[in-house]
Amino acid sequence: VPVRFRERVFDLVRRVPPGRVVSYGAVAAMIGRPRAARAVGTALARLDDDGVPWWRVVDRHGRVPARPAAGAVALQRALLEGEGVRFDGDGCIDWKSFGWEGEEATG
DNA sequence: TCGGTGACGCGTT
DNA sequence: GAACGCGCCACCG
Repeated sequence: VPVRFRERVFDLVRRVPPGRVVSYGAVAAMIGRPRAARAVGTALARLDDDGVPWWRVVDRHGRVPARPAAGAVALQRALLEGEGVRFDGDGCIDWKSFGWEGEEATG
């Protein structure tokens, strides 16, 4: 069935546990569209579901992406810090410490 | 259906 | 390492 791309994105992001982050490209790859990173951003931009932790999605460098809404960047960062996510001097998040691989890897 | 847009990502310089 | 240009895909009018 033609499940909307958006729903795939939202459903996946909903599975990202607190204190963990994932990149747009990773989300796209996980839903079978490795080249649709930009579309993931579009989907989240049109997000209308309050149950989606959109703030756990960052760019490939582990940084909070710039957005039209000025205060959104600070908000996202604040939300992540509230979950225990730490940022380095460049505002980057360490993937090895906070990156989500899709499923709790055994090792 | 066609054309423009945007919360991205990669290669090149 | 940073900046610029291009491609990619789904959403919208």
